Amino acid sequence: MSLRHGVLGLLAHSSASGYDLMRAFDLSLANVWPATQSQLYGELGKLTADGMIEVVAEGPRGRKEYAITAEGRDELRRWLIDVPPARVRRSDMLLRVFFLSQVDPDQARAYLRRQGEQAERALAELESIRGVVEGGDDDLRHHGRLAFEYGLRLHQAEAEWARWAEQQIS
Amino acid sequence: MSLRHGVLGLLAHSSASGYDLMRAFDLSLANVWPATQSQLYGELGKLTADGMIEVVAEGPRGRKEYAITAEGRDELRRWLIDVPPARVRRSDMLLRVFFLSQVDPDQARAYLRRQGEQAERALAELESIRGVVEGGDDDLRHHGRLAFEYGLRLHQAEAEWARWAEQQIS
DNA sequence: CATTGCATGTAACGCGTTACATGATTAT
DNA sequence: ATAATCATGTAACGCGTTACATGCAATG
Repeated sequence: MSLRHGVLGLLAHSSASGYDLMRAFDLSLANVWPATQSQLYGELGKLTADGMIEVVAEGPRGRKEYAITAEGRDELRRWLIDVPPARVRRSDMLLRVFFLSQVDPDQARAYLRRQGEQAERALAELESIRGVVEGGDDDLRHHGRLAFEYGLRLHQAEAEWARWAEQQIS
Repeated sequence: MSLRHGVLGLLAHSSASGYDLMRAFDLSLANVWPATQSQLYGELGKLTADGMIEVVAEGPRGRKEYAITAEGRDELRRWLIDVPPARVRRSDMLLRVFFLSQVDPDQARAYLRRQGEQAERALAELESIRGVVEGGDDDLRHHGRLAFEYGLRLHQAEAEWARWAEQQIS
């Protein structure tokens, strides 16, 4: 149920339309909690029905601007503080590692090398947008920096692991 | 579509019943690709219909022993080598980080501290089962060690990040 | 006037979770 | 006997993805 809280979190920061939220998800939350347009509009309907958000203005082209309600804020805080994050994360990358004995050692090593390169690419990509993240200092971006740093460290560790793992294969 | 490949991977290692697979998922794949009993039995049906696996023996209590077919092996290898792993991983833990400005700095720091402790607990738990993982040397367990090491490094990095992030808050 | 961008929505399908439902065999 | 374990399945519901469908408004 986290798409709901992603929407509440963004609206707690500032009111927005479905379209605005869509871009916000693509820009800032894409690597953490991706959402499709279709899913968003659906959730906006449910959140409105539940009284967590409300339409505060209508603009051109049928634009509806949503704002978070007091109830919505309560729910957001409850989720932040009382609900423990999920511990398990699925990884089809690691699932493949378990079954690597099903292919030649050469292919297995190639697989791990590719994963290492992939991690380094992700790392480089993050470094390249460091400026954007460190630019503004609204509080969304401020905390975004923490998530950014997480990404850096994670991909770093992943790249090192992949290099190590490649050497472990026969 | 990775549950399918998890099943194929386990059956490539050795034939088993749905019940056996269930335990294998809980024991070795729980942290990488969890599956429920219900999902498993459903997938076994689909895999059989698709000719990827077949019933090779029937035992007491309606037990059906499944084995992977040649087609199944082909599909498993194709998935291992040709299908690139998903790049995005959802994390409601990080999603919360984005919205931490919605609670008091004290609560925000407490959140990060809890996540750090959680990572350390996970780390300790992994260390405690090191013996089990390093024990046998069938190839499933051999490659399991690689995934195990990944977990160690990941949780290590996560714990360090959480300590760092906690200090970043005002 | 034509293109791009803004803007909202619906439908179909598959995967994952929870709960329900049943029954045979083995061990104590 | 009775409890634990082995063993298989179904049903309901929600979330996520892809594709479809439509139309207004601003920019050049």
